[in-house]
Amino acid sequence: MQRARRLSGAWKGLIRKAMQYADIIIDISHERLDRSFQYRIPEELCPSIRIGSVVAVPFGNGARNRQGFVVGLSDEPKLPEEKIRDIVSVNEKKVPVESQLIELAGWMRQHYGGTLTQSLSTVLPVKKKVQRRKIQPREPEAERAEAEKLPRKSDGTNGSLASDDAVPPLNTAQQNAADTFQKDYENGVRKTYLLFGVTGSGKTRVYLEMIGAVLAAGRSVIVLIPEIALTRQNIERFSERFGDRVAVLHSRLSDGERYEVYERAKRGDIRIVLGPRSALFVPFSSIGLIVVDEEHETSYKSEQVPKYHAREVALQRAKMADASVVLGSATPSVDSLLRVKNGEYQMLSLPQRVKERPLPKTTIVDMREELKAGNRSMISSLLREKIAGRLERQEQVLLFLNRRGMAGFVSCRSCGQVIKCPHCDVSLHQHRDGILRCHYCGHNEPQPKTCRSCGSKYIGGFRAGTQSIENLLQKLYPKARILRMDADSTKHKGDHDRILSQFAAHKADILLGTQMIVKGHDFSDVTLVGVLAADLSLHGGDYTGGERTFDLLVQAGGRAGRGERQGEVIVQTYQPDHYAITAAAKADVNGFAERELAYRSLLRYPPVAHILLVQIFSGDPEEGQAAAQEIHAVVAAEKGKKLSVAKPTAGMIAKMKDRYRFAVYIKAAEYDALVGVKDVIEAHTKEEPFAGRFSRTRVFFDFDPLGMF
DNA sequence: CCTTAACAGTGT
DNA sequence: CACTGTTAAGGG
Repeated sequence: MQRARRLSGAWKGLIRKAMQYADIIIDISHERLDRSFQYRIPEELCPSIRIGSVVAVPFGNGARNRQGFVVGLSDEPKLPEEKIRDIVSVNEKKVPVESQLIELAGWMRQHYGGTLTQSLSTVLPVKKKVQRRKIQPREPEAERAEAEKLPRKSDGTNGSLASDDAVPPLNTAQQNAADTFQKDYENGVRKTYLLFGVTGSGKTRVYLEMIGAVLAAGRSVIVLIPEIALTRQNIERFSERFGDRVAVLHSRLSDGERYEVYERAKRGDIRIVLGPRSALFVPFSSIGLIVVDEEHETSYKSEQVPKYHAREVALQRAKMADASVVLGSATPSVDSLLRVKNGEYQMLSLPQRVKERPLPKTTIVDMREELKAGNRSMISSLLREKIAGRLERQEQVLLFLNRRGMAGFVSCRSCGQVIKCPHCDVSLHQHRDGILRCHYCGHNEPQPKTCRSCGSKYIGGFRAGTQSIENLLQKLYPKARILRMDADSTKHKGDHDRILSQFAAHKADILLGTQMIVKGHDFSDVTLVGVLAADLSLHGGDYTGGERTFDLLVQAGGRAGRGERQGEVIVQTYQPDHYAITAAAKADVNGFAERELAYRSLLRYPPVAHILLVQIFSGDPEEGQAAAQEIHAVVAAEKGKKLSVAKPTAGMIAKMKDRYRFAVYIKAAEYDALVGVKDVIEAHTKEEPFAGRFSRTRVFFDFDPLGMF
């Protein structure tokens, strides 16, 4: 295109003649508008219009022009000339997207459902406001939106947390991994590698070598990380090596900052982009490698439509760009392990910790025995003893409580009634200020003095969460300095970093927290890690409980003994024989994967088979139920295609934000069969009589869903 | 999403 | 018959 523009005379005329019309998707997210509309390209705009251009066009009877995306060009009018209107202008400031990204959006729309507009706005740099329906503006909604803006992290100084890996030469395993990649790459072989490296084995070091090779070949690199919070600690290693050719990209950048990065990436000033999910869509024209770090992390799955998995989309983008993919993890997903087994991925292993520190010793404590012995607290006698020992020796202790929510619900002691959100069918949570809040919609109300259903005044909260454990610890160890880190204590900007750096500076003896303290940080004085209730993640409500628990325990183990002294891990559980727990105690990834895959295979769960969750939301419970039944019938009629469909059920959360929720689960051996079913359902629900009969009902898709619906 | 035309109900 | 509110259809 760039070249074409420079051509003169005759050519210019030809091109102009060839491209008189543009197919445009209007930037309005609505099924009825999820198709292209043809517009005429005025002569003067011709040179700047190409696929991916962001344009302004008149639409419908509206007075103001609407934004649209050019998704195709043609020379034939598809309808009478007089009905075709002109493109008004091209927004040259908005980064025009390569056709490759449009194609990727098309792929995402096909694989994850939703509208093309939704996929386009995920892939394109244009930030789109998701406008709520114009029902009465509910106050909690606004409050929540504000709250979500707040945690714009300061990424404050945490130099003291920096890892102690210096810059030693590559060890043998690292060298082998890097060499294998490099040799393949230079021979034009593009594939997907699983870089399996135990915690502390120096995966990042290997990425750096691989990236160096790709840059040398003149191509660009995307590095995905699971969360924005981890950008700071990652970016340093990359900048150190590649200087200002590295940039970060994430959703909390301002429009201006993002635009800048996109422009520089297109010009080639930036060659490496690092960030979570959205970094995948940087408009590099020539990608050579996509790295997905901590590939097992569930945060790679988007919660919004299109509910894509960044690991899958990375593979697809790499395929379109003729690039390789490196997936890295200490606890690879069973999905990736299965693909290694099937020969789809090549495994590269880093079996040792860089400084050859031994892995920590893990002890499993059977909490049923504790109960028998009369200890009803959340801390076993062994753990109690071990903590005391560490305090004496002035070493540090990390304690995990892998649960969130649960704690703090309020119920009536006399009738047992739990106080629930009037909009969402979940229990309200008691906060410090005595206000009860809904986790999902932000609804809040003061705690009632008497039970609404029986009038009893014996009403109160259970606090089996981090706070009550903190109190218990304080009682057990009056002199200990305890830090607590959970959703509550990290609500304000900078809380996260402040707590971590305090602990890193050994200004506290015990750090008690939820999952969030497992990730990424090294504390050299920590010699004891306690997992208070390993079972909680085991029964998280979906089939990934075992995998989550295994990851969590192994990663937690990785936090112990990062310094000179040997680390120790105590795992408390009511199921000491569960394979996820016994395998984690030995950090036995292969053993775990074998058992887990057998289980998935038996019950036909991913990755062995695949699941499509059809989510049905309705303002009216009967209508929703009926719609769910009809969808079930439509799928059942497709039975020939090797799929199984379960009877419609109400969502685990039966009602949220005043919408009733229903689910239809469909399973199939082949992912593509599910994509086919999705198409059938989509077609059916968009057409009459369904659309008319169920006008208050909306249908969404979630492939291989995580968590509970 | 936004507008309009069609339609139904209400009021003079 | 004019006025107002609700709904369905269409947009290039």
